[in-house]
Amino acid sequence: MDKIYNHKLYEEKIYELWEKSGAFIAKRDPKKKPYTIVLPPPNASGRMHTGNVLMIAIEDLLIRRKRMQGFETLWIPGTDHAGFETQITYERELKKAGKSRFDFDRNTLYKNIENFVFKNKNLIEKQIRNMGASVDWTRYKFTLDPDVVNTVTATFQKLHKDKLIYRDNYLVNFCPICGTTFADLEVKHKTRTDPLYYIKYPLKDSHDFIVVATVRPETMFGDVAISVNPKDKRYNKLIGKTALLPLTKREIPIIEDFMVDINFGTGAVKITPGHDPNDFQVAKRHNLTTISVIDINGKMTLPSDADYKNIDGLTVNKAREKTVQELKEKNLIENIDNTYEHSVAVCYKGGHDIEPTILPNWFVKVKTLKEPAHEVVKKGDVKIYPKWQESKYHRWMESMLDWPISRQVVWGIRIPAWYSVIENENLFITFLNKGKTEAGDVKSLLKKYAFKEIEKGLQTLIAPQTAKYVISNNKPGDDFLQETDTFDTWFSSGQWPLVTLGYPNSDDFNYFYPTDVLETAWEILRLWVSRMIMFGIYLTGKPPFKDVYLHGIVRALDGKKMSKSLGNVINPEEYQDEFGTDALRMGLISGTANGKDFNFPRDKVLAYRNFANKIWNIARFILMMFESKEIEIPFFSEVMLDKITNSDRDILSKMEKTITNVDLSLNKYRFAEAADFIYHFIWDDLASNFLETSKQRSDKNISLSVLRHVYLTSLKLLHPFMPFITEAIWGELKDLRKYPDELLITAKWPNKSS
RNA sequence: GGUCGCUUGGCUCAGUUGGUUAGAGCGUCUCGUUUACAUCGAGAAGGUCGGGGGUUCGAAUCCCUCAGCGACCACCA
Repeated sequence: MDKIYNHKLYEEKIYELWEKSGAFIAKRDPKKKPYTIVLPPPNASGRMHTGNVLMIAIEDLLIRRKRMQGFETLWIPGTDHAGFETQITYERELKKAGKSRFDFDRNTLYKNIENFVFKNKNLIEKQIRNMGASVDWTRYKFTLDPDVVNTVTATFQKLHKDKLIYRDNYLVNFCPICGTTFADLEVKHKTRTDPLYYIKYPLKDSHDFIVVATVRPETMFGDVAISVNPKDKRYNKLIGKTALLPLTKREIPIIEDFMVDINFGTGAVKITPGHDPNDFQVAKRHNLTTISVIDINGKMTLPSDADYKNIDGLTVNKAREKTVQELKEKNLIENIDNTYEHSVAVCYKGGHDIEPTILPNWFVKVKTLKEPAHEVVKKGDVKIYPKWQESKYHRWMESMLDWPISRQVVWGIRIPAWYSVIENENLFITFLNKGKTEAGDVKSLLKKYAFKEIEKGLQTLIAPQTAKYVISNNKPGDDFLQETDTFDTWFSSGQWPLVTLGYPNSDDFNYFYPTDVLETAWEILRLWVSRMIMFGIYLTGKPPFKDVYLHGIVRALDGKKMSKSLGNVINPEEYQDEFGTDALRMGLISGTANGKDFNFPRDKVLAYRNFANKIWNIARFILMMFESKEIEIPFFSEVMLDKITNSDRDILSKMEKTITNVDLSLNKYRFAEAADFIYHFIWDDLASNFLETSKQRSDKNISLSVLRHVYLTSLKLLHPFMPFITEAIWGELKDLRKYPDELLITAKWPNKSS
């Protein structure tokens, strides 16, 4: 053995050894109790980040301990297609090549992204191996595997049959730059200072004006009313009157609605239901129509009653300038407040402004799904650790609204809905024709092009809310086009514990479902965990797991959230390379004491690298002692207990105490605490104390037997935390063990009496 | 605005149901190469546990209050 533990000489070989031994592969032994974890799938085309490392470290710890305790353990690995994120990454590549997604038809684009992902996919798989994850690779799943797609679309059909799916026009959070909608949860808010325009709207049959304040004058072409608060005395007499919408020939009513804040602006609000969520609600309450003036490319589309057609087709920002300019010329701007600070909705990925847009959307009715899912956590059938995170779940369950599940992204599971072009003449279609995108309603397109051409070059399809559709996995007739939207990624990953186990009917499913623990970052409790519980109960009657353990987010060294723009992102591989996988894993585990967010624990990684070297050198010492002795050292089980000294008794009782403490802590998911117990037992009690005093002892046959016993037991305790080095030492001490061929990974977990 | 959390030695943090001189890692200082390990050993300095008040025989731990920080959610045109 070298003087210093060199992780690079061992890690790869040891992982191979484990894999070859078959220790990772679950057998479905009816005599054993199963213990199952499904790995939250990392992005297939991404790379390992610190959060992934922490996740793997914790789950591997849980699995390895249970394996040693004699459970039939199954840990299923997988990767996620990460629809939106991957498509954005791919489009960035396209941009470098001077292309964009509009240069491809949908099917070709999908194929290209697929190739791109498959080319990169082995990186993350390799990194999962490098982490030492004892996952069952024979059961590996990718979120777009054919059987996964089948199950997900079957669930959609079942929901549809159960009348839990509907389509509706809906004001969605649309990002014109990303080209897709975002769920409310995916929208962030940024404070910003923007000019607040006070615009005069003339009153009909009067020389008076009513003044409204807005930061978005360009949306005024979509105004359908002006609203004031019913309690606002200033405007009482105007309610029911009519205003003339400037720059158009439109007359709009002045209505009352409690949503209006009397103290903001002038107390009068323009109502633009096509482009503002609040106004959308107001319009619903007052049965007002909705006028959309911005299309999904973020360009203006003015209604026919608008003057100033030169604004038509402009981008939003250009249109705003022009509109203000026109209003100024007409002397309809009373004031501009340039100090107005407000928060704007931006998409969580690119930080682009969200353009609230009316689009027909697929929805899941959530009420009947969420109620039992709420119940199982309330009753404790599903327990959330740490406990204080639980209230987040309840609040979400109480406030969850119907779930819009369609996304305008190609890379994902395509919604299995089909529209007949004969029955739906007003399908809006874009398709690629000889390298150029053609757009229009299908009826007029069919006059110029054959159906086959349109079908082949199809890029996107927008079916009106009232469109007739058929839900089917296969094309239901010659004149049908398939929905081009895909499912929200959480719709499919919400079924992950089911699809990975071969739901609805497989030996694995019958044996391993429900799983035991779902371990993930608290960030996705609502996005993911809640959906899994909903689907699990809906499809099987049982929640998909018993415990939920939520770990904190690993922040950068400066205490801030890691972000590319701050340049503080930590690449775990650098630490893995320098200090070893064990030290990295152990450092992260001991950094996450109670599920709170924490800074990347650089010092702890260093400390555990030192610790690794410590236990390595204890092994060297033991080996040296055994080699220098001619006498036979009995195994501890054969040592006469009346021959042992107080020093022996002391270390043995401390060891038992440590085993108890570690078990108690781990049962409560208190990993850092458990790690601390082992660390101090090995370093202080065993190495500094017992080992040092044993150097002076003459009864080497006893002292060495105890030392060997306590040390090997310590290795077992430590193995789930630091699997590589413990297995490496276990191998080096082959000749000192009773069963030299035994691997540590499948050795028996210590209990107090052994 | 709502919710949750945080404030403990120079730094990063532990402290489970309140109970003897408040712990760790890193850092600092002094000394040290004897049968493993300088990624080490021996020793040391350093905290009125954010401020104030209360409950209690006893509070870092429970309650109230003030101040500061952070995260999430909601959101006014």
